[in-house]
Amino acid sequence: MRADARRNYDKILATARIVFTERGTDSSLDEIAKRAGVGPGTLYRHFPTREALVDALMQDWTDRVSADADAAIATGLPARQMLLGWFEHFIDHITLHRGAASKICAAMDDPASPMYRKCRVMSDANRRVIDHLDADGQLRPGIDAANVMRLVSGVASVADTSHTELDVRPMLEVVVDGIVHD
Amino acid sequence: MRADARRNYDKILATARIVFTERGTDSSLDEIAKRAGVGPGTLYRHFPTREALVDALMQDWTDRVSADADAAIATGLPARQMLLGWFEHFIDHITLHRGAASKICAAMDDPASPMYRKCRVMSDANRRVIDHLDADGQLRPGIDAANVMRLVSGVASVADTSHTELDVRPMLEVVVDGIVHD
DNA sequence: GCTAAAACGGAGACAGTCTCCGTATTGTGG
DNA sequence: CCACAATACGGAGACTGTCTCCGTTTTAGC
Repeated sequence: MRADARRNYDKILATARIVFTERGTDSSLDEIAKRAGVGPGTLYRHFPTREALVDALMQDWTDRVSADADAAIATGLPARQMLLGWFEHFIDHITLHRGAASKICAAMDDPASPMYRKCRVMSDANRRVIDHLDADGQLRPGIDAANVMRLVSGVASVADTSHTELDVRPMLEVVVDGIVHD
Repeated sequence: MRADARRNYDKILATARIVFTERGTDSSLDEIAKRAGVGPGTLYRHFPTREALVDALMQDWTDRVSADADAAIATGLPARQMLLGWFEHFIDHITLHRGAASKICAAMDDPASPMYRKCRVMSDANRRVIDHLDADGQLRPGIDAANVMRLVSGVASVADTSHTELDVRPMLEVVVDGIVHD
């Protein structure tokens, strides 16, 4: 990659991080280009779609989410607390930029999406937590990690979409009660 | 309301129902106007926002959803089956037009939305089911009907957003297990 | 029929997406 | 160190969708 290309790539990414945080992941891409001091053509060459841009920004998250999952397992807490903590961390991360949660929901089951691979990393992180507890006999029989991921992403999406500041805790408690063994 | 106004109003609504079913609730409004044989101005005079149009189409649903809730209660089935049946019916209705579910999620906690009143009707329907079972002692203590509604709408939204045909049943089972008494 | 009120519709302003291609920048072999 | 491919830039502009304004048409009551 040429030096100027790398420079612009980084500049666009840094600007996108700011704008997406300020105004959500549906902000105008041309405006991001303008604020980054590049032409729209340059932005679209580096990131052909909005999803590709969101995907590039997600890199940090997937690392942190993955680490969070392992940290949750390491606590050795009972299933209820472990899951609640893990889910809350997960939701905190994916709702960092408004609109991201629902994009992740959509990408999760769409291998054609540029974000699919990142979603898999997060799904795998979740699977580790679920498998760990399942092996321990702490979960109801027949719990499918993929469905748990979808459910929790759904909660994130609802919280993110809602115009009021919504507390996700009560919803997560229902989900957790539906997962853990009686 | 003048005769021509009524005529156009109905024509727009009928067309929107077709187009929203074919291509989802994010279809071009100008195209709906064109296919209805009216000018864009006419469409926007009757329905100032896309939400207002979706709202008008939802009228049927709210009635049916309300009836479904009462029908579910009337079955007298145990909580698990009653809730599963009710939730599935509810989701079937609100995912009739692609994109509607997430709009409903957003409107549910936004009194400023034109759809807010319709959402309330559906929330009330859900509350009847929940209250009925709760009075019967079949639910865990502290279950909040509003959160149940958000959770189930979230499941609907996930299913609707997903690019694959997603079976909502397993997710609903988790939710139901989280609601009903051990 | 006449008239005022109500409603129509489409031209066009505006905003966002995305592309094409002439111009500029880079780095490499001589 | 410089010439020249290869690579990347950027902005004009095509395109699509939203939404408004206002001259024209339709309606309903007298």
